[in-house]
Amino acid sequence: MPEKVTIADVARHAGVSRQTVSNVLNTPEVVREETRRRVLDAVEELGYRVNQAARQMRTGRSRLIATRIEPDRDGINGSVLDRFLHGLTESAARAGYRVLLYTADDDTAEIATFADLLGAYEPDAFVLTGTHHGDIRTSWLLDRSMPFVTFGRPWGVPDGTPHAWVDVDGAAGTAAATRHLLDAGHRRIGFLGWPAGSGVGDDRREGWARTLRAAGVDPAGLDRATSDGVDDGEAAARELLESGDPATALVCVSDSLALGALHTVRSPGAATPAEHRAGPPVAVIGFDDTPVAKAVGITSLSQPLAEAAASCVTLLTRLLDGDSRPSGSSGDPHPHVLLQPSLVVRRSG
Amino acid sequence: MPEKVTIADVARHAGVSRQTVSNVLNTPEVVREETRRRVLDAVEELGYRVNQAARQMRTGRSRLIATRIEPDRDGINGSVLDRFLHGLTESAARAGYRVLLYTADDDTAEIATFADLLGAYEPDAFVLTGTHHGDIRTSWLLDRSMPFVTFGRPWGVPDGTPHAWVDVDGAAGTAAATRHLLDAGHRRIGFLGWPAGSGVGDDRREGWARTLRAAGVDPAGLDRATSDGVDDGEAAARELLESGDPATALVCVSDSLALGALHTVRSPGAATPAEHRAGPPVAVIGFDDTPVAKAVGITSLSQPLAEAAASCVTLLTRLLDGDSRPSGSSGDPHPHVLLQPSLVVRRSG
DNA sequence: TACTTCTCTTTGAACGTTCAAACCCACGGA
DNA sequence: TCCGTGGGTTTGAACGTTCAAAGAGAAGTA
Repeated sequence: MPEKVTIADVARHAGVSRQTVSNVLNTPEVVREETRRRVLDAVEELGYRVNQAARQMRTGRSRLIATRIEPDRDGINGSVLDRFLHGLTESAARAGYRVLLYTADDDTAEIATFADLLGAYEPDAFVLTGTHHGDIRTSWLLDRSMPFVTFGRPWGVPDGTPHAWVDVDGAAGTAAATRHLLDAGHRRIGFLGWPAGSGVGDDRREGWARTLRAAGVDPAGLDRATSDGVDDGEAAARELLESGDPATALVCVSDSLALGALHTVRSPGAATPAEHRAGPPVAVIGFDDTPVAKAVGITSLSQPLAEAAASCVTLLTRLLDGDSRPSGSSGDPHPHVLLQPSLVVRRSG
Repeated sequence: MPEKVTIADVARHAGVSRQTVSNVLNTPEVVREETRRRVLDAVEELGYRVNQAARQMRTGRSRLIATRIEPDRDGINGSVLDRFLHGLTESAARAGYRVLLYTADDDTAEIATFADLLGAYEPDAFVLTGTHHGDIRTSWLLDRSMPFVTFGRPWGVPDGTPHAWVDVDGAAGTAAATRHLLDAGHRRIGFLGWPAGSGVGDDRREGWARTLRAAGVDPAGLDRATSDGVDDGEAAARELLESGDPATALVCVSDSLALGALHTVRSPGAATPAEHRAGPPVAVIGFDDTPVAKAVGITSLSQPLAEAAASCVTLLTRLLDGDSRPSGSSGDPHPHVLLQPSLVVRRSG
């Protein structure tokens, strides 16, 4: 049990009042140089640290940022959010905040957790991940004008910026991947994606389609939509590679699907018709640059996750420490950051 | 800004005093049935939630568990701690605790963070990961009799249980792997490990050596120690496979090394002398059952991470909610839990 | 001298909860 | 009738901090 040092101890030790100590720590400019030094020495000597709970009681600020930790579904894509979380913890610490974790199985459960946390721990802000069409979490928080930032843009909103967000430009990523394949001489470049309706998935598909069209290739018939499993990717890839006019390269919406595609490509079975197997191997590009992609040698798009996390914290501190005008005030759009992914080229493409 | 409901609001609404409301929530048995019901109705109706900061001020308990989130080094093994963290968050929530994150680059920095957190947020307990010989973090916490549990046993301590811990039996894991290979007819089973001195690494090596000896095979010369990189694993595996009397199977201390070993095994180059390449493929078994192992098809040892996390929380609540006798009291050893890993068999072995 | 201004510091109160002690009241026994 | 007992409830104080306002001096002005 560490001996508790309070602000009163420091005050007594430095021969000043409580409030002067508080001022030295919070608004040093109002304290005379010599007094300040004396107080700081006392702080140092006694090892004083401000008690958050007491401060929170008075100021209503907890210096806590709450965010969700997700169960890793297939274990491949989970690593993306974990890396983000690590960056978030580091950036938050630098800004004087700590990260509080919670779990929730779906949006409704997450909102219940919001209410729970707000009543009990009163986090200053939330960081949401995995935004999607008709996201009820953001509207709930907006209704209560709780500060928050999403990692993932608000999909399907006409305005575009109903709240602060940070995201990685998925379309630019798949566009870069497609361009890379075009440069390598490929023309029939397929796309393995998720079913339409997912903001992230549609965005990434669009980057591929746009780039193909710009190169004079009609993307029609060259894409397949499937759920995000390795086996699904394998099956969908087979379809594209066995069609009458088969694809010679595949851009995938995730590393899971890319891994599946690679199984199809590398399997010595009857996947690709004999007449095509003589040619160069089918190229495969994934998304997220997960450890699996690295291990297997899949070319993939790397998201700047540490940077994304840092941006989230920057936006948050601006929201929290900045002017406290009502966040719904018209005129200024909410700040947002769109980062660029980078292509990591490996054996697969 | 959610309207704040305080205990006084509930009291007024139910026509009782503050303290009675507090009693209903904390020690319901002292309140008359009818009063209790009335208060609970008021709580429900107003959506009251106890304010942690205020409670903490009075009781000194924050209901916060602090733990470290690590940067994923090579991205492969990182996933283990991430899965553990997820389980910890869930189990903690069930027990009424929240998880607070921090980062630290080394033990010294972590201790500094301990001091920081204890002064500011006053977490009720810490969960430490990655214990090792001469771990200064545990002694620091013990000196201050701060409650904590480690995931990883206290290595190199004569007593064995200077504090509560949870761990997975690595030696039993490698023993099972070795037995599995013996059953498959292998005799010359090599081990790819970390340099001696690492508790975890030595333990896992011991399980392999012990099992080989029990089967009448001398492990001498069959093991290699290297740092935990894929390339390191590849090189070390090559040594074992190119020796005069080459190994026909490899048990690896981690999936990173196993992946490296697999590269050597599968590479069609001059890795293995020609006379041996005709035989059955060299078997490889990893440790941790990471997503990479799954993706590549490496047989590996799976740690029950959710269970380990749950055990940590169980031990912690026992420490925190249980009797508060000085934890150093002699007589009763500290509680600990040793879980068994399970072998997940895949193509590689 | 007396009054104003300015800089720096101190004092009281409040945040929302729980502990410790006091209070109230019905009941049973002398 | 009076007192002790005990269940159920209330009251005052305290946790450690910061806000708002008041106070203490010194310096400047009339």
